[in-house]
Amino acid sequence: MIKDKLKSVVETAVQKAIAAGKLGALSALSTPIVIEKPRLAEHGDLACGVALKLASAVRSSPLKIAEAIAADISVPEIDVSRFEVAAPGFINFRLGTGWLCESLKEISKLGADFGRSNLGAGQKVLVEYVSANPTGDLHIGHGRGAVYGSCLSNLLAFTGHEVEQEFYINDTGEQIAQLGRCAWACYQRKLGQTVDYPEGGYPEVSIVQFIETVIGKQGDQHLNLSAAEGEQKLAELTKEVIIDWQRKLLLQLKIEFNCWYSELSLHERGAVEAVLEQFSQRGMSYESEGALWLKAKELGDERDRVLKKSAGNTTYLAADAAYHLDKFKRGYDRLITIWGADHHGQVPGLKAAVEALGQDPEKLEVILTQIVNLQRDGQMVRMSKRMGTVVTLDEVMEEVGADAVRYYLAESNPQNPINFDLELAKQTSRENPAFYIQYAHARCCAILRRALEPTPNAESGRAEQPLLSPEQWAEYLKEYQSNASVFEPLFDLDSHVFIHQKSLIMRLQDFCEEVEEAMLARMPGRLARYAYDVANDLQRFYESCRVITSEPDVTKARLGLIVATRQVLANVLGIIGVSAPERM
RNA sequence: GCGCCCGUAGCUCAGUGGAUAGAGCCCCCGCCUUCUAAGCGGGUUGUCGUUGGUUCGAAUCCAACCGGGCGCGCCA
Repeated sequence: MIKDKLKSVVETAVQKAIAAGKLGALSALSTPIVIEKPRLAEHGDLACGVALKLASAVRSSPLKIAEAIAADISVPEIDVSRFEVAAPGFINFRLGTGWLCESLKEISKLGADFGRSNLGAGQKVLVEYVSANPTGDLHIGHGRGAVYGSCLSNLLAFTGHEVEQEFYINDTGEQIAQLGRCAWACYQRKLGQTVDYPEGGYPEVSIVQFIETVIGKQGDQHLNLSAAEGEQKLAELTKEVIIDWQRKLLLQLKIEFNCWYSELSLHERGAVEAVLEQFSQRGMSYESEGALWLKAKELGDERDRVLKKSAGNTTYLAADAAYHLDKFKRGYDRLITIWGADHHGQVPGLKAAVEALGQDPEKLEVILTQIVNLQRDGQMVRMSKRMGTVVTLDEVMEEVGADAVRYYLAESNPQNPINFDLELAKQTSRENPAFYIQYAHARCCAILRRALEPTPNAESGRAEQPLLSPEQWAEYLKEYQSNASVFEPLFDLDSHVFIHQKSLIMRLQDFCEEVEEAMLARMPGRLARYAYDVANDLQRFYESCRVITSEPDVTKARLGLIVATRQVLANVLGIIGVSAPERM
């Protein structure tokens, strides 16, 4: 990559300058060399600010240092057409077309693997997310966690990690008992019985569709059960229906888990009791007021936490400790747990529990996602669970489509609350980035079709022969991958056109770096915005420059650029899980 | 009261210690004989919540304060 190359060029120059005693008392490079893209075009294509960072160590002005370094820089003209020192001490480089062509060749060669890295090679990561209770609908907040977790997983996989995705099902305990009471009542009512619906439970509107499914499958055969048996039976049946429904809904969002991990299974095989025993053996728990407590305060929590209540049942924390211990034992190098921000109070407790069990809490990364406000035309959509006016995730998907849901939920940073505008998400214009990016991909496809498929003549109406035969096209594709100079004719002498051509290619080349940065920052949303930038650069190129021209070499080179652009768009859309349509 | 997150253009938001803080929307002006105008170009818009500190350099790091959200249970 050109940045790496320039970095080592500058590094060599600095070493030379040091050896020649031009950098005062400095004996070794004290700061990493960073090559960055200047904001302003007049500052060149790439720049290095190392002289500014060295100023205090060298005890000289950044400008003089930059000049000393620049005097020792040597680069082939094919890489850099020129470079200069600018105040207050930057060294600015202008790229030659050779490197731009080299980038396009690289993209063509790597194809779907362009941008992939091995940063995470050998790292096994478990990403746990969604983990909604199987007691009703999913809402847009679950959707956010789901999309974020999925994008992050894709991104980790794309950067070489071995990724597994897991959904933790809270399929036991008080919320399931409550589901049982509501489901049993709803079941009886649907089958013509007059019974009261439990007060303060899950709203009937939110579970009735699942009860209908249960009745559809099993009819009224459970109607004669006692209340206790009925509640248990209906809890079991409804839970399964809901889990199945959640699975199908998430699948529509292109989210598929390697494992749906049952909390109940932890209890059934004694893992929760076992973990309590471990706390005790390690001297990390004690009894007080009839309950069993974790010494969480010793490990950074604000106070101790109850593991087992005086009533004899275990807390959520106890099961979570058992679950996370199981994760550690399964041998992952890193555990990522994604929770809604309303659970942030539990993070120190979980970390303490993990540490108390002798595991490294540093390996456990808890990422919190903030709330999603639903809007319509800029107006807040008011929701109340009690009033039954909650807009569910499936309703949003129904209205705006899975791609728009994914894009908007993927685009933001998880720690920021977001406004999701239903009307905006449906728009088919530039205002809607999801649409705009897909449109750019479709436009690339349209140009390629134009060159490769017969098109009807505007005047005669007869189909004209395509510009290129399949054989010629196959030959072109081979050349794109093997010969960088095939791209050289694409550039225009007119600097207004050239700027757009260069911007697009440099943007495509940026993908690798964007991927790595997004992964390290755990912000897949950056790639969504990057995709928008690619789309924008493509549009500008398209407006200023024709791809299919009367000159075969130029056409060949520009078709190569379109293929590369389409490829990068497809790769980035793949990570954020938005489809890349060929026509719109 | 304590803890976590947030505060950047009229609105929605980017901005990982570097050059003159950016994009979209909104508003105004241009542009369709030409590969998708579902578009493009140009113009206007700022006490980066406030005050201090660190630094050659701060929207970015530190401290205090102000404003908003969330959490502080033997609930899940």
